Amino acid sequence: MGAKETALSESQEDYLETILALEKENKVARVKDIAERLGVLRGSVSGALKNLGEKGLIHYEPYSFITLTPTGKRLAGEITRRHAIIKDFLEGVLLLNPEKAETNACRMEHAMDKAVVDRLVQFIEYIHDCPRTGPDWIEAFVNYYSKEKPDPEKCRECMAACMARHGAAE
Amino acid sequence: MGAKETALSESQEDYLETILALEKENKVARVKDIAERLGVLRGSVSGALKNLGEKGLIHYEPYSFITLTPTGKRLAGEITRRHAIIKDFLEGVLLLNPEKAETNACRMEHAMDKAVVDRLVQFIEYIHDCPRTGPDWIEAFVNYYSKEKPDPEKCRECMAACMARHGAAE
DNA sequence: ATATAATGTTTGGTGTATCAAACATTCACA
DNA sequence: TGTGAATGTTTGATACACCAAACATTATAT
Repeated sequence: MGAKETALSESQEDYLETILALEKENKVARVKDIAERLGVLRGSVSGALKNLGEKGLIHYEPYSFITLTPTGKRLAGEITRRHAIIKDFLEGVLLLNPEKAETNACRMEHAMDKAVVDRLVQFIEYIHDCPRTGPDWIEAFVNYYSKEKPDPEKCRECMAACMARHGAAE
Repeated sequence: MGAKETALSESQEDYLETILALEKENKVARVKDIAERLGVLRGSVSGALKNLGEKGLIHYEPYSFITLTPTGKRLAGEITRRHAIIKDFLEGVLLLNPEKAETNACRMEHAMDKAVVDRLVQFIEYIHDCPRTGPDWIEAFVNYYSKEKPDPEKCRECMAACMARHGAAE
């Protein structure tokens, strides 16, 4: 029935992601809201929706509300997940400000495939779970990137604190 | 003179990057080689080159060799740097295989801005410089992502080894 | 020196994505 | 219930990026 696995364009991924978000907020997505979120005119949305409808990713009847098909919902969910993970990494590990993290995540989500995002998730978990790293190690990254060069004294203190925490019993 | 700072498309960035690589290898870039590297037909290259020429990024005269202008060279260098850094992170930190790292870096380089790439560089340096992490910590990530769940025994050993290395003198 | 191969360009067509603006439909309320 | 406002669609245009294939130029090899 619906067309098969033709890779989506970045634009199409953005539409799906936006429709999913609007569905969650308002049960249903409206052309006007999609247009506003994506910063395009309503006319541009109509064309895109017809396309997604033909691909079997949304239920699209002219002048009616828009909802995702199961396939569309699955794809939209994957994209949304990527976005969230990438933003989490940029903000929570690289310690970039939320705006920078958001705008870059918006673009990066189209460029990273599942294997990479999955590995990134594991990496973030590793940082948090490993006794050698953890939240305080991430916090100490601020000292590293904001100074000209590392402060050996601070490094000793940081190392000692870590050892104290994970010395004998855990 | 040359047109000003109109953001480049992904395609245009790919052309610049490829031209720079070919210049380094062969002194000069030829349409045929650009076409091969980018996987497009020669005809597509001609159009793109005319465009880059009008933007003042390459010296382009029909039927003659192609070289980057200073502006073009600067931009191409920035893109190439991004690519290398991202690939380094994917391969050297996330431990993805070189092919996966390469294909993803190719796409990600167009999506990440300078601030993010710069911070990523600092993060990679942080991992290598911080006594709590370093190469062995990266290697231990393999154990983490390839097992169902962390092995507390291994964690203790790993922590002890780290403490031993960075205990008193450094 | 010239035929032929290799390389580069142009032309016409496709598909995507957008805008502006005319047009159609639906909604809300008076 | 009918009318104006809000919303949605269509049309014609632009721009990008590509292909296929005709065409032009340059290089090479004898």
